[in-house]
Amino acid sequence: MPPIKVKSAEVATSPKRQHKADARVAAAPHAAAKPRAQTRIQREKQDVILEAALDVFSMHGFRGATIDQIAEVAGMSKPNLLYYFPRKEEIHRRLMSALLETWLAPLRAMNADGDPFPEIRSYIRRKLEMARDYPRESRLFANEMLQGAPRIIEMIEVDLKNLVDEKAKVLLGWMDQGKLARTDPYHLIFSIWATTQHYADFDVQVRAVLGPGRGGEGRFEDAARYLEGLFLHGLTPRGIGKGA
Amino acid sequence: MPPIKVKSAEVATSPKRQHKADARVAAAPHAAAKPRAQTRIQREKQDVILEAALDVFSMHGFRGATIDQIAEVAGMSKPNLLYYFPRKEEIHRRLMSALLETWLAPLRAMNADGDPFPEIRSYIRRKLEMARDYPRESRLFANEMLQGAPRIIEMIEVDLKNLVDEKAKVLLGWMDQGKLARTDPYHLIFSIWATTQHYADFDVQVRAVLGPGRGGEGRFEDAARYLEGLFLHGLTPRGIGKGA
DNA sequence: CAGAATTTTGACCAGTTGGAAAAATGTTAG
DNA sequence: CTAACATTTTTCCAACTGGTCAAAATTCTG
Repeated sequence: MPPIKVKSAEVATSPKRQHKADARVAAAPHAAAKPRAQTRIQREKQDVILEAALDVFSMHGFRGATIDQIAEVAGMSKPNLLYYFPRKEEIHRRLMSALLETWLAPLRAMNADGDPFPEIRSYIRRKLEMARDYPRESRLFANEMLQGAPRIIEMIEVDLKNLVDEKAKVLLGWMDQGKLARTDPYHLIFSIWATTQHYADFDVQVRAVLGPGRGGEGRFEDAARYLEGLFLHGLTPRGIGKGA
Repeated sequence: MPPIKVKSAEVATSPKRQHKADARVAAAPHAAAKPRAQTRIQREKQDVILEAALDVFSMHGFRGATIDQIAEVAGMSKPNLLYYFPRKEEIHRRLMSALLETWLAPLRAMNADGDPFPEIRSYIRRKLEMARDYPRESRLFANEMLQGAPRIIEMIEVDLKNLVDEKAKVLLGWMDQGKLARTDPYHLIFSIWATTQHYADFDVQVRAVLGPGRGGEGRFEDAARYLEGLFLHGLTPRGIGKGA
């Protein structure tokens, strides 16, 4: 844990009078002075900025994204943007921490008391919906991974790992009960992540390969149907008279 | 998993002569049709540069990568590098076109005259080996996809689409013969891409989640075993002890 | 409405970026 | 050996980068 940058608003008594807003904007653990609630404008502008930043970071990664570009998409000047988020890293950090919560929710929802197939099927559906409805978030995450996850490695190693360990046990439990094929629970989870996120991260490719005919909105329905069949029975043909 | 060994530098090596030096020669007064073959140094340095560029581009994407950084990794000065590749784009283009060839080879190798399961199984293995042995190439590709594939969209829409269309027909043929579960051949191919490339593109995550114990080299073996089971039978339990 | 606080702007800065030019240094064929 | 070519280094540049700052404009609040 290197003594990295200065955390915003960590010291109550700033020696120099900062006209920056970060002292009240950032979530301080226990600000000594008066935190002074956020104004309406602060909330709105921060949302606009984060929205724009999501666009840019998810396409170009952290280094490839520029503050100017984010500011332009957000419809404001660079110094104005920097008034709300004094550092580029800060914007990215906010996006990432918000993302991780949303991202893990579907796996968290997998219920040990349920039956494996409804649970897994529902998990796949949820992940697929997220790929459809939040493709930028998926790409933001993918971009971070491709770079070696420098800014979220800790959360991956702790929070994510713990969650997956827990759910792997659930899966193993189902396998012990003979309700689920005995296989590697970790790689099972990986395969669900991979197959669903693919439709967000490689969207261009999916569209291009499916062509104008089948590359429309229906592709997510098709994907859901296919994946259900794959995870349920694999590719082995089963008698005639297929069930609906 | 049988190891396949090819020097990674060779992946990006394709015969092309169009750089500054040659341009000068071609622009000379007596420029007939004498492109003047590449020298030993040219070949070597270009390989070194492409190798370094693969490192940098695959981590940071096109915009996030800098010529300075590539030059540093390649162990030469920036102007020296620019002597061999006069533009940043040129390096990237060379990497991408070389990559696409290698990338599609495994799918090309899927033989219509074979039986579906050995063919598919072998395709999965090959793709998994590529994820293991050429993770940077995989990430380079993923990075380009995340950005909307601006520099290779044509190749995707033409070459890749044609290849997939062709192989989709092969899969449909197998399904008609009852040798393969009737399902969507396009999404079938997507799922193989997704599950295998995941181990290169999300390597950090895979390692972190598996932990120090199972995150070692063995993870590719485990993945191969798991994926085989998944694509063959899905997750439905078979055999003894099926009681609920 | 006045005064205080907040928000926005424009000018600016030092470091980095992709790249050009040319001089200096190798290498090699005749 | 030497001229012709190939390679490398040095110097330079304009545009862009993340970020600062003070002043101006605007929005609260009593």
